Amino acid sequence: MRASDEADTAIPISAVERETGLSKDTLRMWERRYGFPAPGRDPFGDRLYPRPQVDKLRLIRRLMDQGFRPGRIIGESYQTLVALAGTRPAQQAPEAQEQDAVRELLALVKAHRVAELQAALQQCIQDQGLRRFVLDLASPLAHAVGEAWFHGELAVFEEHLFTEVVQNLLRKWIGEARNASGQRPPRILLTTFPNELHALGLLMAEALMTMDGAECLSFGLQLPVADIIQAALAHRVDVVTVALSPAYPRTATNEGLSELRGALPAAIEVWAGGGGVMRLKRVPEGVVVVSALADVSAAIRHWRQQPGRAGAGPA
Amino acid sequence: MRASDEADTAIPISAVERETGLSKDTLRMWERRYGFPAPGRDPFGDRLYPRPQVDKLRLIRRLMDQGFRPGRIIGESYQTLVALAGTRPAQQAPEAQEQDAVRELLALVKAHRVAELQAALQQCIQDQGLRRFVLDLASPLAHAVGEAWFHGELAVFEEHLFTEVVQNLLRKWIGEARNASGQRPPRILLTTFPNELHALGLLMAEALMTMDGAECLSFGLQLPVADIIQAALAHRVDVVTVALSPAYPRTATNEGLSELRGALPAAIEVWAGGGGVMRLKRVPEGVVVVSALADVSAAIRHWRQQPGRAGAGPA
DNA sequence: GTCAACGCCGTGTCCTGGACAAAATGCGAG
DNA sequence: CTCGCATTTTGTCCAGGACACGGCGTTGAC
Repeated sequence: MRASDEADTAIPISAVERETGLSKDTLRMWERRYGFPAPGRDPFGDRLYPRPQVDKLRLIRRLMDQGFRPGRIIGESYQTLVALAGTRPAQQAPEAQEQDAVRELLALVKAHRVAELQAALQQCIQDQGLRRFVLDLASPLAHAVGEAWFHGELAVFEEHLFTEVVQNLLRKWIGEARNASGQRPPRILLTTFPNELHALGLLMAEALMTMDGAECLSFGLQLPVADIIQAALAHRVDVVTVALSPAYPRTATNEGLSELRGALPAAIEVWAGGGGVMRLKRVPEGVVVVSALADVSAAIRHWRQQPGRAGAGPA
Repeated sequence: MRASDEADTAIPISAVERETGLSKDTLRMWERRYGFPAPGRDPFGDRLYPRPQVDKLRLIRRLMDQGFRPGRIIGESYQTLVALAGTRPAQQAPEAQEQDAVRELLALVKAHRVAELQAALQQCIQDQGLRRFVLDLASPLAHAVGEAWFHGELAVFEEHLFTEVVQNLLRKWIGEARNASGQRPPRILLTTFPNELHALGLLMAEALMTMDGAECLSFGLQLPVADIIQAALAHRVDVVTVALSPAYPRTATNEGLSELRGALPAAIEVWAGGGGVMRLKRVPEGVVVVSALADVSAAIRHWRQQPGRAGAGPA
């Protein structure tokens, strides 16, 4: 069964492209330049990648999202790379109290206790309200899940399921909050750029904005810049908010924000939030950075305090 | 401004790949073989596709989904192709009644009347119940929106907003239905393959399954095959359901389904649904095709009638 | 006459190897 | 220490060739 063993773990280039997110061109280029990956060949000369190489490729891909460059790390052993992934930025010292709750919930995610996870989160919302839930629990938990996934402690499917559960809760309670509170300006458009898939950040922002009485219009994920502009004009919004995850390429971020700012009338503000903006050295002129979810309220308050804007009445 | 006009409508090959779903290789091959598309070149020799050619490519892609072969239609004029696309398979003669409702709602989408659209849909769910809402209204409406977008009558952002509104409603009412009805087997895993983004189909299936008392575990979009397998085993599901949109590449569909079926134990059924499966001439052995949303109930009933399966008790 | 097997054609993906733009980095000057 | 410029790094694009795979029509056998 030796041969079948090899066949089982032999992966064609198209599948590797799907699994790693690295284009066929890039895979072939790395092979040419760095000598890795070094796939075998099937009888027709097509590349066949062994499973371990694909694993290493995936790891490299992850490290690149953290800022490493391929040429620097591609020669290192798998072990070294894993160790490299383990060194955390260690920028925040979270408070012990909430950290406990987060750890507990993270354990539920790992143990596949979906129903319990859902119930616990639901309970939290009812106890603390949507705002505190998002700020104190959902946001740190989402970070923790991301970290755990990155360190291989959490499978992809567990992260997907977590996202789905939180998404359901957030959408439900945003609906409630919208009905409960009187909507008033600003009217805010929310979305992300194409290829930007982090749904939770967007929903959490929407939740907080809705709690502050703003009128949110979420267009979901991946709205091309040209369409954001059309939508902002058609729906006469006051603010366009774009959520950016850390993994989103910096150049695309800057390009998109510049284009947005340039094409929209000055009366419409452009807000950028999420982990992706903190990495930027400079944001385009006239774009407001909302660096953390906790700053959303302040941003809205600030908008309302600008002269010529009725805080309560309709436009 | 002539030059800038050209620059505005000049589209690089990577963007065309994204917009049409045709791979770069295929685009270059068609150019070599059929003489179409015939893109211009930028100063560096890179292809620049004029907007009209991209529109025609998208149309061709769409016609291929209906069964046409590229070599046969690629030489026809844009007009001819539009006419060809206009002739619908005419397999269903929709009832005038519901067709009216759909048209009315479509008008709301086009007019940006979000609040009214939301209210109208909400009303429908409450009047007719979730099942009828999905089958009679949401599904045809989603198709109508897709059609309208395809024919350029609807902007991308309008489609996004529509998706978001329906998604909110469906998630909310799925939650209600889950709480209301006693959950019993089968336990069903739902997801889509990577790069498959049609969220509504998945949610509509989940809604119907939940209404039938099944226990749904949705993992959201884009779960890689390897992770689907892990998830199915970890959560001990009875059925794995994969939603496939018509735009999803055929080869990838077949590959993914085969891999799933092969890796999962025989006791776990694999169901494939959505517009993507109807285009397939043959599905891999052992995969159950649920060709339309209306067939979901029958599929579940059939599963429960198999010998050795307690319809009510826990496994 | 019916059905199966075979072979052709249309089609998409993969290959090699070369070129170059754009981003990231590092160096030096102010 | 900061800014600007040169250099390296990196990914995408190009051309043209090859070939596997699936559908369809034709042929041959029963």
